[in-house]
Amino acid sequence: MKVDSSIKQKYSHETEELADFKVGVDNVIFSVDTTYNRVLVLLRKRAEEPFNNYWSLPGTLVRQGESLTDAAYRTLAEKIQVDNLYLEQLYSFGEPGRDPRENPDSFGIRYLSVSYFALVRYEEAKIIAKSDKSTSWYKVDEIPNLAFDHDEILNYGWNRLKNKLQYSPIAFDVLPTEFTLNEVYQLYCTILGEHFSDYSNFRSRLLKLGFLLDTKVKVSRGAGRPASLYKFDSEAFAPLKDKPLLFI
Amino acid sequence: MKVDSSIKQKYSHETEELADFKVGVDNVIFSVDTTYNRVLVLLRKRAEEPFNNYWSLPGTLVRQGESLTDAAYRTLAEKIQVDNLYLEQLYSFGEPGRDPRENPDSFGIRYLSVSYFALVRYEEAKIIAKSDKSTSWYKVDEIPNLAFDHDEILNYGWNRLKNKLQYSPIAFDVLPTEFTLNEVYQLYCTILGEHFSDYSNFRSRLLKLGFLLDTKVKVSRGAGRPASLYKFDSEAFAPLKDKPLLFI
DNA sequence: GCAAAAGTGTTAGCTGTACACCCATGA
DNA sequence: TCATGGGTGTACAGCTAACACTTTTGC
Repeated sequence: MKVDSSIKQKYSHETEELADFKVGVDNVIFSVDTTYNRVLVLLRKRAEEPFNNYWSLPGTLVRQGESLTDAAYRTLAEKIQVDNLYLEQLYSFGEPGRDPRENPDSFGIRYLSVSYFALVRYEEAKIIAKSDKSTSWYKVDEIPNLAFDHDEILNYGWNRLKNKLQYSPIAFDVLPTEFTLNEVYQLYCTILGEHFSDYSNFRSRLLKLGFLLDTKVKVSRGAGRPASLYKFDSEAFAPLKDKPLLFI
Repeated sequence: MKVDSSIKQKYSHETEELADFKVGVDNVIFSVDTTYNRVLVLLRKRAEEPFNNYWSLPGTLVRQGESLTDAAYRTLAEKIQVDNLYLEQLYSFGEPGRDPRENPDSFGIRYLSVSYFALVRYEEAKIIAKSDKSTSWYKVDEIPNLAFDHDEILNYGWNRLKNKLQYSPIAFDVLPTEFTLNEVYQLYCTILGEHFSDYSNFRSRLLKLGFLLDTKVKVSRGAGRPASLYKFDSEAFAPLKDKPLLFI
C-alpha cells in the first residue's frame, strides 16, 4: 500500500479527548444441517431500538469483570443449549457511527463490537425457546438485511468458516464422537460446495493424515454396504498442529 | 471443543452492570533490514506508570470521533515516517485485569487493546527522533520483557507475518517499486528462515504466478551477472486475489 | 439378483525438490 | 581468467484428479 507522504497530518486528530466505549460481543454462530445439506446461521429478532424488528447476530454488551470470551459464551448459552462447539475471535468493528445510539454531535459513548465465530453441532443444538420465535436458524444464502453492520460481520465469519475448514480440524468438534467418513465428506461438501473434491480422493487424503481411528464398528444407513465408524485421535493430531496441512 | 454441559451457569455473571472501556490500539510494526538479514520490531520505552521504563509496543488510546484504523495510523505516524506500508488488524485483547490501571475491586474503567500488524520498508522508515532514544528497532529474536501483555501480542503478530507472507503479496508493499528477484528471495529468507526453499525453485514459482513484470533493466550489485529489475503488476494480480495461492 | 452405498485401485498429468549447468560481469 | 552472483534446465518423487472397479449390505 502506498499512502500519502503526510500520513502524520492526515491522521492527526483535532481533539485529544479520549472516546468512551461500551464493548459488545457479536457471535456468528454456524451449524450444518446434514439432513438437508445446508449451512445455517443463528439470528435473533431485535425487540428494541435501534433497528427494532430487524434480525441481528446474537450479541451482548460486556459486563463488569467479564472477559470477552466469557461474554461470547454467555450470549451463546442464552440462545442455544449445546455441548460441542468451536469458538474463536473474528474481528473488531469500531468505526465511529456504526451504532446509531452514538450521538454524532456530542461525542457520547461509542459502541465497539468484538465479533466471534462459532460452529456448533446442529443436531444437539436446542434453541432456548421463547414464546415469540425471536431466535431462529437462517440458511446462509438466504439472510435478510441485518441490523447495524452485521451483514459485514456475517460475511467475514462465513469466509473464516470456509478457510478454517480447509486447514484446521474444526469439523471434528461438531461431528459426533464417532462418525463415518461419508458424514465428514457431507459436512465439507455442504460448506465448501459440491465441487471441492471427489469422495474417494478426499477419503484417502484424510486417512493418510493419520489422525482418524477406525473403530471397526460398522453402521448401516439404509441400503448399501455398512460404513466404518471413525474417531478423531487428538494425540495423533497434536504433532500436526501449527503445521500448514490441508484437509482437502 | 467439549464444554461442560452447563455453560449457561458457568458463564453467567452475577452483576449485570456493563463495563466501561477505554480502547487502545497497539501496533506490532515489523521491518526487514536486508543489509543484515534480520527482522526488526519497533518498540518504545514507556516514560510513565504503569510499567515505567519497560519497553512496549507503540500504542495510543482511541480519541473521540477517531476510527480504530485511524488511531493505528496515527500511532505509526507519531513514531516513524514512512510512505510504503502494509497494515491490518490483528486481534483484540480485553481480559479484565490486563491493565494494572484497572481497579480490581471497584470495577472501574477497563482497557481493551485492539492490536494492529504493520510491515514497513526499513530503508525509508525514519524514526521520528526524540532526544531520549525512547523509540527503537529491536531484533525479533532479542525482545526484552514487554509491558502489559505485549509479549503475547507481539508473538501473535510474528506468527501472522510468517503466515501472511506465504499466501499474500505483502512483501511487494515494502520492497522498492523496482526490485530484483534476489531481493524478494532475501526478504522471504529473512522472515521464514534459510531453509524454506531453494532460490531457483522460488524464482520459477514466483514468475509462473504471472504478476511480476520484467522491466529488462539490469542492475549490477558488485561482481556477478547483473540482475533484472521487476515490478509488481497489481492488475495482473487482481484476479488472483482471494484465491488460495502459495508463494513459496 | 440388483441397486445402493462403502471402499479400493489405476492412470495420466502435474508440482516440488534437489541439483547440475550455463551466462554475464568485475577485478 | 576466475570468482561471483544471475538465471535456466532436468530428472525423479510424490501428489492430484478423474474414474473404473470391487465389496457388502437391504430388498
